[in-house]
Amino acid sequence: MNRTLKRARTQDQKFFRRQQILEAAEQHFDEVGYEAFSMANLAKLAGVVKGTLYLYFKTREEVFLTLYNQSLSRWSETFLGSCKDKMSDRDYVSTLYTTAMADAHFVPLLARLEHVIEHNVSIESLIESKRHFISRVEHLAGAAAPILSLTPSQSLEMVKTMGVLLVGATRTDQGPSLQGEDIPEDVQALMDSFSSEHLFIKNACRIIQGIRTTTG
Amino acid sequence: MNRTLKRARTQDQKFFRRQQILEAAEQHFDEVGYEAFSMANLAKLAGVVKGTLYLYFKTREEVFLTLYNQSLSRWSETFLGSCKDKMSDRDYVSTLYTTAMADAHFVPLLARLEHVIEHNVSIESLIESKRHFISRVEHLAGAAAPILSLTPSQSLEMVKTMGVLLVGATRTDQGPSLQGEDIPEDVQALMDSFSSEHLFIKNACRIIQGIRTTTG
DNA sequence: ATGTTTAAATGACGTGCGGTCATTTAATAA
DNA sequence: TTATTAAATGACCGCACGTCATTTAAACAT
Repeated sequence: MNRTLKRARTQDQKFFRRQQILEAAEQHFDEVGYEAFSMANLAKLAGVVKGTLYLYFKTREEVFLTLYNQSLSRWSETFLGSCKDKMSDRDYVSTLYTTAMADAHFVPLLARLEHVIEHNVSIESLIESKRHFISRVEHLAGAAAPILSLTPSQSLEMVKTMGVLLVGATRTDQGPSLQGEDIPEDVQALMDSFSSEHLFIKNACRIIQGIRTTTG
Repeated sequence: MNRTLKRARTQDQKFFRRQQILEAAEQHFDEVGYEAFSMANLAKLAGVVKGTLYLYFKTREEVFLTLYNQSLSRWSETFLGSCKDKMSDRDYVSTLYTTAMADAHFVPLLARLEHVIEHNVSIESLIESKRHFISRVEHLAGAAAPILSLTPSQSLEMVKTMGVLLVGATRTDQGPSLQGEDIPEDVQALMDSFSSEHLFIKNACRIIQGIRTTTG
């Protein structure tokens, strides 16, 4: 944190302070995850007092929504940077999965977006977030069409569907850790059979195949 | 609630009181949903005091886990009761979707199972719930195999995958209501394009097709 | 250089949550 | 009728999010 900045007066300074809070929020999220994330601890980490946070974010969930928007941008850039001109369906979805899982914030926030986050943000922020989402989806779809030999509308449907599948498939990864607990064989076998990677890649390929054989 | 029962001494009476609490919990959940569900209000509805709840459930999430287990049983019975001897893929997944959405508790609780609920229950309850889940999945898979002309292992994979897809596809339904808000056209169009019914049915069919053409 | 104005920052505070536990008391056993 | 048991109670704890009257740093006017 910048010690010399005691008070933000100009728009630039306010933007800087907001970024300072967001950086602390990322760190706090890394350290404790979604459930244990608290505004009091965020304030300490950011070097401000709790009330100050509410000058820059209306609610706790507006912080999360901002982190989500950032992580969506970050991941989509990383993903597109990892794509080749031509890829097999399998390579494409595998790259998508790997880059998504590599981002510490993207999937956990995406998974809670509609259930929790969107329920406590202003409509303005919600609309802004949806618009941002649209632009990323269109960007991803535009890039995917030539890679996978899909029509534009097929590609758009594909990208939307990948999001749905990603959330569903990564659910099991979000359960409690169970490290050191002794889990009965049958239960352990069940959980192993829900490997998110396998679930996602296999079904993503099936869906792309299905989309490709559709007049879209 | 039974006014004559002041104190539950026998196991039967304790079971009855537990049921009484669970019925109030269902009602409370119907009325306010997941986020606004509170133990204090549950106690009032159940006609007991808050501390009493914790004689029957270790945590708030153990109440939710129990409601989830109940809703899984209830839905799977309803669903199987709606199935015919032979069905097209489309009819099968459409029936699955309709019956799942008709249950007010099943999808909302399923969506929060790993993210929230499982993080604050005892391991015993967790294992019990997983075992219950296994038995329902196997039951559903056994019933589906002849209906859809799948091998047993194909059918098992199909049922597991339907759960994943159901959670992903119904995400959009869990967002804030936005009744009466004026949403810009582009954002409204985006949300309309994520119709959970369309998403689920279309992709479920694609996945079943994919599974069927796999040696499994 | 000094006084005035502005709004960023503060932190004590309100409300409500999940969860605990010493105490009360209804039902059973002696 | 009395002693025992444990179900039920409700006051209490710590902590969360979010508010707002007050303080004060910085820009502006004189």
